[in-house]
Amino acid sequence: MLVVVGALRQTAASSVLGMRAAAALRMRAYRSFATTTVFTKSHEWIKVDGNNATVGITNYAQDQLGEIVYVDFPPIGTKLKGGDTMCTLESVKAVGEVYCPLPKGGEVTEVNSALEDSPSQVNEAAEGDGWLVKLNFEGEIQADGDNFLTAEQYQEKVVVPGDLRFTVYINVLGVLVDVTVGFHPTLQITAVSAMGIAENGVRRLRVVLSDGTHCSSAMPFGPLLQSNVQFRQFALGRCTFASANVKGKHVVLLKEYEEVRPPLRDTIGNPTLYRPSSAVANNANHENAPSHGNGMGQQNAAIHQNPPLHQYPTLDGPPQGKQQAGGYQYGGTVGTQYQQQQQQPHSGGSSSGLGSNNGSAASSGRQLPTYMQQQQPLQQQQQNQHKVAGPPLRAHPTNPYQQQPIGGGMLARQQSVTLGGNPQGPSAYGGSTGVQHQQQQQAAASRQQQNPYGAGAHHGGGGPVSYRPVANDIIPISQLSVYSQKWTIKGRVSSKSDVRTFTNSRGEGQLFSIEIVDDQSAEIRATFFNSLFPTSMYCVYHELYLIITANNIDRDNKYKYTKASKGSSFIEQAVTKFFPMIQQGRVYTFSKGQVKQANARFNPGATYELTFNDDAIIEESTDSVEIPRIVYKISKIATIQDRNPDEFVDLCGIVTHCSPVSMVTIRNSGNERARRNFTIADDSGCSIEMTVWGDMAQNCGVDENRAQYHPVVMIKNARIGSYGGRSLSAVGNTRIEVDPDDSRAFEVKNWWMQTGQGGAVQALSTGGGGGGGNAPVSVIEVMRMDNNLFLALSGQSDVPNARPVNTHTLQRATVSQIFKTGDRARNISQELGDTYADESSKSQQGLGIDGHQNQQCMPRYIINLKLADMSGEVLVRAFDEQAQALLGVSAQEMMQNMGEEDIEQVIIRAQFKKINARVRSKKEVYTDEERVNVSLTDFTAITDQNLQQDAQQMMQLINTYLQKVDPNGSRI
DNA sequence: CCCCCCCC
Repeated sequence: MLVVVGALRQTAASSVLGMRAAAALRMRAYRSFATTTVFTKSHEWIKVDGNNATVGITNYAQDQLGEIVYVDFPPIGTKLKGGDTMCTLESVKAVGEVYCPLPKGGEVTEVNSALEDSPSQVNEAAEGDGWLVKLNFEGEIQADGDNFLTAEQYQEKVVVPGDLRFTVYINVLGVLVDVTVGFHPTLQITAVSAMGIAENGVRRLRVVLSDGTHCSSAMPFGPLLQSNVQFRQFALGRCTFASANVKGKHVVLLKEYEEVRPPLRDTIGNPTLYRPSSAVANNANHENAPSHGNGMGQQNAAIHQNPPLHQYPTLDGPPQGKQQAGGYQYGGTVGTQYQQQQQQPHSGGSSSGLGSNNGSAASSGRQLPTYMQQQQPLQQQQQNQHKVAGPPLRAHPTNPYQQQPIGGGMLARQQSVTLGGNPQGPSAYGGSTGVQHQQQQQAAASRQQQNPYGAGAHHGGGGPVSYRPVANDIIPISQLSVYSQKWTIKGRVSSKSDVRTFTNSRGEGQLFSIEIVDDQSAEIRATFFNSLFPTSMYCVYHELYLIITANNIDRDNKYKYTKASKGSSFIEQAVTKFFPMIQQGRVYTFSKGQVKQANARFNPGATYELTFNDDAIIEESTDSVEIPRIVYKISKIATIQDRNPDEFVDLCGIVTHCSPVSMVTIRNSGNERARRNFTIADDSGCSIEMTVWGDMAQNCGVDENRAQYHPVVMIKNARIGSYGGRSLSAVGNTRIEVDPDDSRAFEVKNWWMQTGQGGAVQALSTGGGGGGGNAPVSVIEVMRMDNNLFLALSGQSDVPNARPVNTHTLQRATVSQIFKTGDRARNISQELGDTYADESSKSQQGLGIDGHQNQQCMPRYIINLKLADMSGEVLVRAFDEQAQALLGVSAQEMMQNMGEEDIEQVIIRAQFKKINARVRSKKEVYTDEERVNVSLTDFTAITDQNLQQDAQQMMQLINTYLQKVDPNGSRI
């Protein structure tokens, strides 16, 4: 082979497209070659002229390698043996070694030194001027259909369109088999499932194929989907495969199927599921030794380094000299071999039973062949299973069949495996067999209760893994790990996100996620995916169709198939299937999901998370189990200021303020989103802003009316943001319960009634960027001095794009004036929608690019007011939320329902209020002049009720001050 | 396989 195989892998789309071009080039190139040019399966071409050979790589190979940037040749005169490295090609993607394709080797007589200056010549003319090496050799080279192929053979047999260097994971031979080589095993269909009808009206199927040791599911496609093709369970058939790299996973496609034996009574052997996921992981690392003992048990043990191509089994049979006496041919002859085994005399019993020639039902009292009757303890059986899956060339100390190397075919290892559980129940086999079955089933009962296929499936890998049934054992969520092969959990869906659409390089998809909580209050997140338009797959199927119709290409059909594949069963449909069914708050059993390491960035605090495909089994559970509705890990609000942004937090607090829903235009997307802000305080004496978006803003149970009664909210999975110190926002998995029946809620409510209402709550959200959570407490004059300093220094900030803001807390300031129209500033102005950003303001007013007029605009306040304290006064701007809190009337109400006089009254009432105010000073440039604008971001009114607390707080501040200036002085 | 979570 030419290069590191793994490095040759490309995305399906790029290689397929590249191959089309390569095929076109190749067709041109072939005509220019004399008939003495031959090709190899490893993608070299050899132009033979007497005893001189010019060797290069094929267009296909250069396409796979990518742009070649460096070529390294051997010295002239180097004598190469067959398979020696002949030269090295370094591409932008991989370093590839070209091996000497002449089996008997040769001597380097010339190298293409022009490539040293322009290595990309290999890409441009791989089969011409991009030749690599000339060799002198002995003997004769001619196309033999095996080592050397004609151009046509090469094109047909090796460089099939759609050759993605894929690998079929039917582990017939204990190795990964490359389907670029002829590969037509006879396998048993152990299960067939119809998956409905695709968009194009063609049926969708999944079959499970077994070689007696391993099984794997495969998707029939193309002509096999026609309704006259039958896949009968337990039948044996000759199969050919294709495989596609779909979304990074290998999908085994069944290309051809010819039944060679009618259905048997049962699954032969006790096949274990061959997991593509682990195989892919290993396969991606081709050059490494196979990994053993990593906890995956048998499955990895069966994975081996891909041997070089010439070692691959082919249709022509196993490698010479490897076949066992009494063995069988590879492919097509399994039935015969099967009979041979049956006809062998067996000690201790007659030889008949399963899989007899006519496939008729076993009669009562019939005994199994000895090899199926071995009364091994379960553990021993499993040990044998492990040995079975060992490296193919390793001799088995006791079992002659184990000496069979890769040439061994189906059923080779029956002697070391036992018959799997019987779907019809033990009695179908009668007699002693039934006893054996019962024993097995009892032995396995604690691990698996109703699995009709695998007798010994168990969690944690190693033993036989059944491919269809669900494990009935329910394990705690806490026991799940990435090694869990087969599990069922039971839990309540404590939250369920909306469906979200995403786009990535592979196409567009949808997802939703849920949180599952079990009866031990353990939680895990699970995600479901739909893939909508996986463009790479689209192309793959297109090309695969070409393979199977290689002799009968019909452009229209080809095109149709390509289009139809969009709706085919290869596309994940877990969202479509499960989103409507799964309801928040209900209890389900979940199985056949994948456990993955949680991504700490997005799922902080979690160890694992789950992914469910559309073959997941999820059933609603109605038995009454005590499972909490939502598990809260409540943090006090005060602790949030020390937490990092993007983390999630659960909290329980009082809603102190709540804004109405407003529409916000999202700057990046241009989409409109509803938004609601409210402030939550708890008994840590702190408050924080919470933002809720979209539908949740309407439906979260918190609104401006209810907020007047200061409800308690328990919030799960609030996301911590850094706006204005610390803030919170609701995301997909955030849950909000209002006034829940929970002791923690009552505690917080108590605190609020006793002390919290008093107003001594410290806001973690300052509404400004620069001040953080601990804005200095100032009087107005000090703030003005500070702002002057700030004005002078802020321009020198080294931080790019730092927002020049400065926040202060003003104690006991008086609202001394609220400006009216005609005064020196704008009055209560109604603005349309969300008008903070100029761009969104325009679009809100119908000036956006889409030109459509917004139906509804939310009036918002922007008012100017003066704050005064004993040191001075300052002009402050208050935006909608604060303005409404100050005036007690919403802008909308004022605009729609109030006359001049009423408005006057509102203003009079608001004036001369005493407040503790948080203000944000912002540097702005106004007609070439820098100035500081101050806005009111939060305030607490000082009322008669909280005057006492206010006074105490003030005394504290004074004492703190006195302590500083005179540690031994007296206190108030 | 997502991982965006928005605004002042």
